[in-house]
Amino acid sequence: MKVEVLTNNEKRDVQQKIIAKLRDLIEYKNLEPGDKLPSERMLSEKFGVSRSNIRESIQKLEFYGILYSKPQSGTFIADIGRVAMSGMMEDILGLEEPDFKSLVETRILLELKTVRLAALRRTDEDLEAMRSALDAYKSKVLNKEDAVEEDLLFHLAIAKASKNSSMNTFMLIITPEIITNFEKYHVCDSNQSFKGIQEHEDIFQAIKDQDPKRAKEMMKVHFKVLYQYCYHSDN
Amino acid sequence: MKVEVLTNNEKRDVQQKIIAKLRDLIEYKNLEPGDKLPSERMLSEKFGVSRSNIRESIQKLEFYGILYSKPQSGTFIADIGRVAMSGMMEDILGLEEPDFKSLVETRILLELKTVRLAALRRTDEDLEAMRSALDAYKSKVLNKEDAVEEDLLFHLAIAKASKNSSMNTFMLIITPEIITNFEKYHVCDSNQSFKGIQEHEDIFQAIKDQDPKRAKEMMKVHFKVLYQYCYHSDN
DNA sequence: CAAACCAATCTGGTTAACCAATTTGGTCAA
DNA sequence: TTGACCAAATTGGTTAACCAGATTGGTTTG
Repeated sequence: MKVEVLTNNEKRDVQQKIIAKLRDLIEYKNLEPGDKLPSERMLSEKFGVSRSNIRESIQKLEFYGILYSKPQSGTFIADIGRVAMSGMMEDILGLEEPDFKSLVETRILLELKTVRLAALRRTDEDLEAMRSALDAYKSKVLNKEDAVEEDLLFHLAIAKASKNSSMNTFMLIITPEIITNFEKYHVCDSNQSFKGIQEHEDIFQAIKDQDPKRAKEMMKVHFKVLYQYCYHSDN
Repeated sequence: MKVEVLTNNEKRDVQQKIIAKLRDLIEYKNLEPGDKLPSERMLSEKFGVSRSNIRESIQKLEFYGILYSKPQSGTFIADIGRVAMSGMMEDILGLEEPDFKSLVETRILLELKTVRLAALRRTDEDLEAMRSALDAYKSKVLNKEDAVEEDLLFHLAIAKASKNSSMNTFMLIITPEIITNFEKYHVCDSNQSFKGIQEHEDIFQAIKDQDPKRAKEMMKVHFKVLYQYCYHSDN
């Protein structure tokens, strides 16, 4: 068979088409939760694509909790009904890459919450981790070196201390893109970093004192420059 | 070579070990952003695992934005520094499956924001989509049928109208687990559903009127029963 | 007649072979 | 000396072959 090399975009297109076809198939065959999908081989033949493509698409839908695979058995519809599944697939197909504004908006939302939770739930170990991340950040800034990474690690330490696994994961997901865009748009200049030290210290102290209200307030101050990128009204 | 079939847990273990080894390798070789990783073949030999395992681990790290692959060229360290990368890998290794409380906490956080944004940014098309989702929900409830899916689709329509791709994606990610747990713990009983109709109508009306404050307030009312699962103080 | 058993078949997962684009090191001409 | 050029080796991506566990339908046995 002819082997083709696809660009990332073409690959995404193929996957979207397969997902759409799977949705149509499920609709057409009236497959319900627990029902078995046709085998990967059969699907690859039916859709005229390679089995790898089918497998990747199935894995994506597994990630979103719509399907699940049992080894040596088959791939099944998850325990959500047909209506929800069809709607979710539609949404997944309509998803687009997040723009910078979305990222910042989401980051602010997440961090104003994680910092409160961290103040409520932090252990002594969490405190130590934050302290050392903060110290690393300080020494970099005082040496006038770039400290974007250390900045970020401090914020991730807070997310970890929030004891909320979902938010922690989501923070990890958006973080690299935030960094990339920060560097691209030069969001952080050096005198900003000096101010950042005191702001970080304030946040740390509030978490240490287990004062969620102040922790959130300090985080808000820290994010003030970001608000210009994302007009944001207080809740 | 001997072929082994692994359980999902064992598979996750293998991946974690590979990621840990990759972190050690990057540390040891002092690889910096833009540097090339050894080839997949070499890594698979070095770590004593199959190339597929290596590929999956690399793809996971690509998902988190730590690595990127160029076809016919190699896999490279992304444009985040060594410190950040090492810290992020540590966090990824430490991630655990989110519990129900985390999910609910995150859902409430996300939805109180998406509903505000939807009120500010919704188009007429968004409004139509929400309307039809809401009607589907109503007719199910009035027929005394289970309407968890339709409920959910209404909320996803709101997320879509928020025009924030990140939050939309995150809502999609947590939704199936929320459903599963709802059904497991019987969070929604039937008389709850009747009350839900009016609450949904209120939310819809507020979004239609482009009144973000009321939209958020109505959503809060809607989530009142959820608060018992997740002691949640107002911000 | 029902339950236990068994072998053929089907399945997702795994490994190996293959492909074409990209690098790369060296060669040759200007 | 330098720049263009080319062929061989390397690479991630793709396809095909293979594996062992699960399913299934028929057969046998109590």
